[in-house]
Amino acid sequence: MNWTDERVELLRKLWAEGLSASQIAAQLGGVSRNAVIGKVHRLKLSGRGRTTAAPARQKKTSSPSVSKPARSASPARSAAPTVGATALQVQFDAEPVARQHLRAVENVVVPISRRLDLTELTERTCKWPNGDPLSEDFHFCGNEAGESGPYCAYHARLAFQPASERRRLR
DNA sequence: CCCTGATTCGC
DNA sequence: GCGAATCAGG
Repeated sequence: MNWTDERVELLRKLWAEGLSASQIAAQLGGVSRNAVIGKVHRLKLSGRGRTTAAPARQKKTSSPSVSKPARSASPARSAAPTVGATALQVQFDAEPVARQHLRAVENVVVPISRRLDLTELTERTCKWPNGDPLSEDFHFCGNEAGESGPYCAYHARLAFQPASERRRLR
């Protein structure tokens, strides 16, 4: 797969919306979550709302002689205390609570589905129903489903492991 | 064990 | 530039 303009744009959007790398990968289709993460880094938009910090990596040494981390002494942390005023301003507040009209019960986030009609589904398309079945808007997700199930990775998680998501989602 | 993102490095 | 392998954490 090639990172076209549209795909990059979609990546940025979904990432900004707080979707996880694997979820984004599932919607893009044809890429792994690592690919997404790697691309995110290259785009320099890694620091999002809340995730694991960046403790600095150091591994994968091809040289057979070098393999002694030895981080017992003081690493590189004796810098000036003038750091840290960056991550405080979060644009995190997209929860007006007022869910006014009928929002789908479990639609926390509706990924861009391909709006497939029932007749357009194949064995490899996600069969997650979207919208009101009685409405004309009803359609299926249609993203890459793979062999592990009838859904794409994203919907599979929603269906089978909702607790995992709620965990951090507070 | 499941997941998450972060980093490195060979390609 | 890309992404698999790996790491580190929840």
